[in-house]
Amino acid sequence: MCGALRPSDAGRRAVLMGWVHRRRDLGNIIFIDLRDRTGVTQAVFNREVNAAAHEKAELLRNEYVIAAIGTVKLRDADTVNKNIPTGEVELVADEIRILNESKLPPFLPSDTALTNEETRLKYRYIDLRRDVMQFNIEMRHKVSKAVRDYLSSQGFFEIETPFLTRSTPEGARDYLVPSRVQPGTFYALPQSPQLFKQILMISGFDKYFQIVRCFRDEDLRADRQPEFTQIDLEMSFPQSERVWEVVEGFLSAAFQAAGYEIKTPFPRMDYDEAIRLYGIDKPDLRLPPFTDVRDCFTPEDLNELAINANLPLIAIRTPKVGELSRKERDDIKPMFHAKGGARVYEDFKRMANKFPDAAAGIAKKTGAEDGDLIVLVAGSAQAGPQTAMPAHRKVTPAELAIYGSAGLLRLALAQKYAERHKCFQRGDFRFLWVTNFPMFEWDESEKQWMAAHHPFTSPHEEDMKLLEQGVESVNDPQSPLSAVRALAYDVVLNGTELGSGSIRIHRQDIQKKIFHALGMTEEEAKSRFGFFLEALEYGTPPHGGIALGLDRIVMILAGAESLREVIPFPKTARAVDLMCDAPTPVSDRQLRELGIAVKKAT
RNA sequence: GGGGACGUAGUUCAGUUGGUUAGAACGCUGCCCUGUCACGGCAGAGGCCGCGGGUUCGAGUCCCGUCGUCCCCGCCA
Repeated sequence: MCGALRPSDAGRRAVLMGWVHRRRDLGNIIFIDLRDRTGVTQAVFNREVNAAAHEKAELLRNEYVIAAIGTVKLRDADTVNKNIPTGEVELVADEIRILNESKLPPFLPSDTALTNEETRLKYRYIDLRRDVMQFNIEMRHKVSKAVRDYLSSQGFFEIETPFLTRSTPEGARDYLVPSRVQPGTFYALPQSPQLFKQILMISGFDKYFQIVRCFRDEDLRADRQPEFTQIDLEMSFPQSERVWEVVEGFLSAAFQAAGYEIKTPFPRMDYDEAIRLYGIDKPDLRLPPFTDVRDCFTPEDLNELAINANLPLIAIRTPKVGELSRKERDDIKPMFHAKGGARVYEDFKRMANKFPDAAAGIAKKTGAEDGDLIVLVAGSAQAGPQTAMPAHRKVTPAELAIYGSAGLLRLALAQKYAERHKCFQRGDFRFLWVTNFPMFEWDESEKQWMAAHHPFTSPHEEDMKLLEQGVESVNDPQSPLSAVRALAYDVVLNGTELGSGSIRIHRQDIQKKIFHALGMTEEEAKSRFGFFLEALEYGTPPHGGIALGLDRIVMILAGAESLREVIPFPKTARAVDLMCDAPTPVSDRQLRELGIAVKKAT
């Protein structure tokens, strides 16, 4: 292979096959850098040594595929290239075979400047030849293999579940596949193998995993693709802690495969605490948490600032940002997306001039040092009295709005000043379990409570009473449902949600109760999940599991900014595959067979 | 659905206040070159300035629309 030759190979005959990475034609001597996925080796064609081979080498162009046959030679000391692993040797070629020519590609794998992504995606096969992409895809392989090996060694079976399955419209939109055999009916591609893996538990395969493609027809983001790969697992008879242990185990193996040691067990944090300290359910622990600085101001100060004293007054500290210019300060405002009347105070200096005591208090309480940026987020007094909210919930909706706004701003600032605070160094992995999520979330547009994780998640044992009380009040924002906690957990890494799981409901009566609490009639539940409810009646073991995004794990390990860098053939923000130009219209004949008529756009 | 950024040679970019023939680097083609390794030198080819409309004596530049790519909000049980 092109990356394999070493000084110990000197004198041996060798055949190297690969792509012409670069050619340096000096006239009577031609150097070819020959590339395959293992690396690059220099082949030399000297007219004096072999005129025929040299003549043929003159025909070579970038990205031709060739076989070079010759003798491995130790390079002279003054011609060694220290920049590449094969730099101490070269192949003195006496024969060359052009296995295939190449048109002039739109860009070269050897280019130093990165071509725009549109062109890269259209010519993905060339883009994937670049060493960064080769590295990422190899990393992806290593990670999946490590996960497979680890889980297999722990007694897990890898079991496949169907891609053509049943639409259960709830949550994300389904990708639909029309049935030809039964016109007018549709399969759905799975958003996750959720119900199948639970049924595998009922079937007695007490440890299941699958590295599996999932599909969601929702809008894309840098970290969201319509088809993505999950490390999906489920086990029977576990406590949450047992699931966490397994996840920590395979993540350690995966990170080790990528060359990193990580520390287990991961720290754990309640959902409510995550919201209060970070304003988000996937905290990035690499930067300081919020500090509530309400008590640093006098009631008169707050009154003068028109700040609601009953809501959080959050100081966001971003370390080592340094003095900000007027313009930089002004740029903070547009980064702030106010929810629930939240307001931002980005000019801490002005605040300090006006309220020196408060400012000193804030500096002390946040532990701010010289050069740290302090931005305050507070609730507006004009927002009026707090909206009626369930008092038993630890974080009220009004508070959540403030925390949430501040949380997004904290991340935006962290991103913007990453080069200054230097907290985002590669190889710094801060894992976290976020636990005790609320079971239900209020959906303002539907005016009802929805399952926060999914409706198969087991409620907290201690909160069963609340569930009983709330079972008829799905449309009441005050419902006791709001306080029901779920046995759900997320694993978070550096502010990215890697995975989400829960202990499931294994009793049919409780499952029915949840559907009921979600406002589903018995008939509805039966028509959607009848097969599953029925399965629950035949000896279902307690079980639980989790699913982690493989793409996201690899993205972080590869230090990539986007999922597209670690997926061989990704889609654009409009869910288009630029290489094969999917999706496309289909022929009338295909449509007729499926009994589908397409409305022409007007 | 909403907000923002970008679109000039094959590629990465520059292009002043609206003003003559739209530039550079890399890549490409040809010639020269026996130790290069981002080889070097000389010469050359290469442009629907995304597309459509408008303003203007005159548009790469200003305005409107449209298409595409990216980022964010909504959305993602």
